[in-house]
Amino acid sequence: MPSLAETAGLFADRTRAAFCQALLDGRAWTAGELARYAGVRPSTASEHLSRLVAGGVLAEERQGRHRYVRLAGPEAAALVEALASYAAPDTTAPPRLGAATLLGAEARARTCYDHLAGRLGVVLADAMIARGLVAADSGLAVTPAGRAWLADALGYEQPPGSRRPLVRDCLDRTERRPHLAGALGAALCATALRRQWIRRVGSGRAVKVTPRGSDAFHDLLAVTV
Amino acid sequence: MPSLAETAGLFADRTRAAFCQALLDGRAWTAGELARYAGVRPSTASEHLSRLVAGGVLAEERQGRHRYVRLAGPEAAALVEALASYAAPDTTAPPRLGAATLLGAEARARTCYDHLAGRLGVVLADAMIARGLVAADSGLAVTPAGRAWLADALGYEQPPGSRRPLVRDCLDRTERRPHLAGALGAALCATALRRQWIRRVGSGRAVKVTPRGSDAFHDLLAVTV
DNA sequence: GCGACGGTTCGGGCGGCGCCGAACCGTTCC
DNA sequence: GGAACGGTTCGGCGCCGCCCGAACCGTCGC
Repeated sequence: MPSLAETAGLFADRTRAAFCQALLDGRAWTAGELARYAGVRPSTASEHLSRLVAGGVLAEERQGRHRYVRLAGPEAAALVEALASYAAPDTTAPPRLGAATLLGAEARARTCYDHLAGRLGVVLADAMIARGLVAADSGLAVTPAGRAWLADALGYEQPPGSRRPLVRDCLDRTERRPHLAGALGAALCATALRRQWIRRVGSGRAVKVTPRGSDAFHDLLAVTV
Repeated sequence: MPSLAETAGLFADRTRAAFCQALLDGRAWTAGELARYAGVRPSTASEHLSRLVAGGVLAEERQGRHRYVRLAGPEAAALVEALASYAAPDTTAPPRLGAATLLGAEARARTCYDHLAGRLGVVLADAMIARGLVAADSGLAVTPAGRAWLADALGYEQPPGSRRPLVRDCLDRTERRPHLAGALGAALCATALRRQWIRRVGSGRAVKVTPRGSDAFHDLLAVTV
């Protein structure tokens, strides 16, 4: 039973925090990728990763000479998001121009742990609220119509006894407005990838809406993306 | 704009974490009280407090020779709760017997930041869900009936444009089940104190239901406490 | 005024943590 | 087999953070 201080300590280091934020894209990274990303030596990264895994924040999977690592679960991702959004409340500063092109792609559509973010994520969230699938008057909640839509459009049913909230809001880094996380957000993202409504581009978390996806989003939610 | 690591660093120390958890009772403590509570010298406590205040986690109020300090707001309290509940997922271990009497009072009814917790908090949450004032099927949400109840029984109306969720679940430390936080929880607790449905006992966060409160909870929610 | 008290500031000691380079291990590829 | 590569382990180094005691300041009570 770790203490609050020990748990916070896991994130209280520049390098470990950078790892966790990189892993918010929901994918598994190798140790070397993370080391380069954070600008530290492989040996340093290795020790940090061991510590995060021991602390239960990350899960690892060894394949050959590679060590793949990802966030341990939605709870861990939610905690990282909570810390990040508390740390940077509403930085209205525009992103630096040097990374404009990559940021452009990520600003349009990307994954955020296991759900969709960027302009796409916010537009979909707005559409679901506007169509009465999600109620946003007090926190967020899935309406009966939304539950039917989930089953009908995505083939998703909430597992009985699930502790995970069906929907949760997650502050969008680029749009500065909430998009949809929780089981609904995860199901939507997973379905979109599986049915090729979206496709990953580049090696980052950016995604692109395919023509098929454009049709699907239009049919299901009456949005043009 | 602090980084995630800097923010986490505020909580990554035994003493500062103890301060924050003590302040979860929602009241203002003096620097000396916190120093004794955490078992450090006043000089040490003073520096920690300055750091937490500078980091925006705590708010301070100077009165004469006293420095009163409290959690800066519901967001800060929610972050502390998130870290604490992630750190101690579900310790089923029974509390140690030495502190049984105090724990007994606190287990029955206490405050948790700005809302009610303990057996009382959980019973009230269950009652509000059972009576359809709060829907618990996907996350938590206040129903239209609940909104009317809030206005009628507590005289509370949600301020327009409020960012704070009307209701939020908060894992109860002693009951290991959720009770109600958010604006609803805060309004209920504030009203209960104002109308003397409950009274603080001792110097901790324990509260006691008054006879008047017993009647009120029975009339409003049909619960006997 | 004077003493008691709460709180702050400053200097110093100490331990821990994060970083690296070097050596090493297992896998993969030629 | 040998070389390249990803990852780990181990010393060692330097810094930062936590803690204390001592001195000091402002407030409160007598």
